[in-house]
Amino acid sequence: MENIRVRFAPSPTGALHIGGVRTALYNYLFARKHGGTFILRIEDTDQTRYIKGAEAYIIEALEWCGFTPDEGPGFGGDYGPYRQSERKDMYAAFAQQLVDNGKAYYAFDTPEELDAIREAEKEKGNHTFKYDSKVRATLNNSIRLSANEVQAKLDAGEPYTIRLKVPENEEVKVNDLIRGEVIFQSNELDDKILLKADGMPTYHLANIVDDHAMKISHVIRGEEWLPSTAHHVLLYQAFGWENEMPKFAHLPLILKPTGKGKLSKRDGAKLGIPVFPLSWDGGTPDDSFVGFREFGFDPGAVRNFLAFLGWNPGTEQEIFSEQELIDAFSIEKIGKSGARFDWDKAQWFNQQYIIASDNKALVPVIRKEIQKHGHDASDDFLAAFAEMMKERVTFYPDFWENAYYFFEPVKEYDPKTIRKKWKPERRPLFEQLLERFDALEDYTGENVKATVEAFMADNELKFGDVLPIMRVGVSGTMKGPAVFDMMALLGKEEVNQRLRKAYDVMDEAHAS
RNA sequence: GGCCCGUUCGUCUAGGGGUUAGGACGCAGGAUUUUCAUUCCUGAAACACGGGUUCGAUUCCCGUACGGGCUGCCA
Repeated sequence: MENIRVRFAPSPTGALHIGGVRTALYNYLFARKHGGTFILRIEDTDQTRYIKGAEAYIIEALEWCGFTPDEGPGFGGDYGPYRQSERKDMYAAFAQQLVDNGKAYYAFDTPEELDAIREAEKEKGNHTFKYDSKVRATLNNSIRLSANEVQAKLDAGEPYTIRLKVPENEEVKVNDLIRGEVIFQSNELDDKILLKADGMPTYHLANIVDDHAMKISHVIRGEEWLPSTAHHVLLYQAFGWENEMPKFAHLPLILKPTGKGKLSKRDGAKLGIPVFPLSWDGGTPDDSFVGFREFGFDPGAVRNFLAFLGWNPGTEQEIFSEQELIDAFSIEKIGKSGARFDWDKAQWFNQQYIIASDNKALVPVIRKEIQKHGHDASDDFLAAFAEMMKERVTFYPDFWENAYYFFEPVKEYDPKTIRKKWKPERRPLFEQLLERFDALEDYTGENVKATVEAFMADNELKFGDVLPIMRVGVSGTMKGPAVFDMMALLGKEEVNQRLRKAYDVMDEAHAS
């Protein structure tokens, strides 16, 4: 294959949606797979929608996911600048070139005038007004106006846009790597604005100019762009670049978990699940969201989950490392239909990633979680803790939520267990057990177990009589790791102290 | 409304003219585990509908329905 150069080209208008992250992922995987270049280009041509901080968010999100651009703002590269606002001047020149060639024209219609026409058409019960070859000769533009009139307007500084003059009666063929050949009738296409009155290009112009200038080989983007790709093809032809036109691949959309339509930020809020990679604070409750990162996801799990939303390797393997994803990825395997965002599956992926994590790797993430609650512990303690708990959590915060008692006193004792398992008359026996523990020199899980077994044999008790007491006494709950391991990690002094207190609590519970 | 794209278990999907239509998540049951979780086993669960083409269509073609996208001086 030729030099593979792909770009991810988001608009800094807010938090990067998870669908955008998937688009970035596919671009990234494709580039890596073919030894190509992954480029980040910021499409900030709409100053009215520009949001400060959005670009930084996008970059942080990409890096968290592991998709560091090879070229882009702040990443270097020979085809910069990579922010469209910084490329403003070149777009006007290209638009002008099209006007000079007769491929585009000046249009002096104001937004208000156009709105009025749309409104009038609507009242007449007609379909939406389209600025196209059928009507352009009747509008306020250089098609209808004489050269002198146009020049006069230009000289007078009247604001204008430049529109693409879509040819009549042509078939425009788009070859899509995922959908095959898609044919549009040029008569159905409107004369898209290329250059806005403020001198900024629209997406359509900037996109083509930049993709060409940056030698983009493949455009991998969301399906919402498929209809306008016809215009883009026309633009490549108008510039005489048709032989250097990139190949297109339009990705299926990510749909809502339930109900109709594509996934939106509202879905996250409604269901209490993240739909953004990172948390975002837009200043208002309506524009603030939790991210996958803050929710406690492993970025590898997010990557893996996203990769499978619309793509499948064709094998039965589901868990893929980044390298495996790169090796297995191919555009041909991308599906055609929209994929529903599956929260259950996302959770499963995360759980699998945590289980497969190295205990040492988990130490810093667990430390972060318990520090949120004002605690800390040694690396060794945390590694042992990780080993016991990693099969019992779904998200990172669960390490605290499900096992806080490793770090602070038990808050609540499971009443059901107390009721069923605690026999006040056995209190002396259980006191005696504490003495046996005290006598233990090497307080390991095995030794604790042997001690308990001996205790049971001597007193004709069964596991079911003793272990629930130990478990609830130490952790307060009937859920958790193997008791003996837990006890060994906590240590003799701590355990005995906890048990003594628990005996009192349980006696009290029975008394009342 | 117009244009474009799509449609296999509830969900993500594999498959492809003749298959017991496969896997995963979730769900149900069971085994292991003193608990919980993990793990393992089993089960229920799908080719949208109607016409063609064909000896034979879930698979190819057309239509319908349904879903989705676009239809901005937004991207």
